[in-house]
Amino acid sequence: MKNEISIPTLKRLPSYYNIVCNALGAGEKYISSASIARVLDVDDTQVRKDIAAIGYAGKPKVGFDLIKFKVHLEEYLEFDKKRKSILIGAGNLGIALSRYQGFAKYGLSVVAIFDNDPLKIGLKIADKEVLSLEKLKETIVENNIKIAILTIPSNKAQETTDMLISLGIKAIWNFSPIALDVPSDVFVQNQDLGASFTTFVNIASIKNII
Amino acid sequence: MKNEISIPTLKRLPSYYNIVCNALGAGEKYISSASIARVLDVDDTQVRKDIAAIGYAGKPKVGFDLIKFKVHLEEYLEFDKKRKSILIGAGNLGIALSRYQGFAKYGLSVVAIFDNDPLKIGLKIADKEVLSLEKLKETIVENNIKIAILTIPSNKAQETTDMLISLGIKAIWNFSPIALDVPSDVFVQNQDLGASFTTFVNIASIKNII
DNA sequence: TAGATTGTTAATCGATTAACAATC
DNA sequence: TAGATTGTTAATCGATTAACAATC
Repeated sequence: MKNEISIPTLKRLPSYYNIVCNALGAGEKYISSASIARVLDVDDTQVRKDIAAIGYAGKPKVGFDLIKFKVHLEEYLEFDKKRKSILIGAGNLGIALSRYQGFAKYGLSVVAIFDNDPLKIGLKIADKEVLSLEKLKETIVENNIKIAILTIPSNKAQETTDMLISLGIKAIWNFSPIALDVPSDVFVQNQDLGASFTTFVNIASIKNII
Repeated sequence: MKNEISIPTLKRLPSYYNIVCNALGAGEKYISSASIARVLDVDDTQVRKDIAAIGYAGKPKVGFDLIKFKVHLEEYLEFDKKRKSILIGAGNLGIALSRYQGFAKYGLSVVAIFDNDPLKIGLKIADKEVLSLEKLKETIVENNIKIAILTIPSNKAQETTDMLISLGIKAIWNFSPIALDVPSDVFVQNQDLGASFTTFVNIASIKNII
């Protein structure tokens, strides 16, 4: 069934999860689609459709049971499934992502950090040693890694990507501001923060806010 | 005219900009909508429509003049406009964002970093001293700041937001995984990286890739 | 029960894609 | 000129929203 969900719906699910966690933390038992919609500034019909799309049901007149809904979201999004990954590029952003504890609850587990700067190799970041790129192959193969997080400069991104793919990587979370050329059986999600900032200020500008 | 552009189009513009910069770096003079489309895996009609939407025109049979297109994008996206901002939360992510040089070309200028942890106050990050939140008011007022970057824990996010808004902040780039409650004349763009990771692995999973 | 809220079908809206004329 | 590529109208597609019946 999961392969029939729409991407826009999928992207809203983590927000629902955060709202559910907050409401539970505030001691509530049920939540209505209207109150979720109000927080996210979307239509309440859409909230109900999204929830229906992941196979969860509420109670007319009552709303959605927060505990059960939370568990359903965790199962649907597979938070309990360990997503072993490697991170390439021990720069400021790479270090920040490696250290961020908050990712663990979503299943993200960074098993190793790589860099080709001799000054960085050997450093300890979040209990993990920064490894030379020469260790890529054995790490990927031994741990059967399919996911890579790319936080390296643009000019190295494509060649590094080619290497990762040749070693079996199938999904790349790309923080470099460049479009990577990959075969159709590899998925890339771009996370260009400079682009996000540009969009941010321009939307604010369109709304005549800044 | 800018207020008539669609958000999906606006979000694609930074990608066009990156592609144009790369092509220029490779010594090319012109680029076709079809080649841009191929790189981004979108429809070439859409690329032409997007470019038309920002008021730029190509030459039939030739394509788009890279230098002129680059300048047009920079002007449209107002990269030359300094976007003075403050950053709240000198954690790993806040420090990484403060240090990242790449933002400058998009106009982002972090004029001050704030934290309420006495151990962090006084630290130097990217030539800027970490200030106590008590200095917020004078910094915002003196520099006429409208933009804030929020990299603090969720449990402090709403109260900090309320304070920022009371001091005149109008646009918030929110890295905390929480929906902020703000008045209608304030714009929030959420950048929850945990949510992004969840979406990333679930799309990869839908595509039967991992 | 009455009323509030869910669940779902139908209508709308807008983004994407197809078709093709315009043009250098 | 011929052909390639842009520019633009029309068609399609799918997401969002409206309306309302179902239900606890």
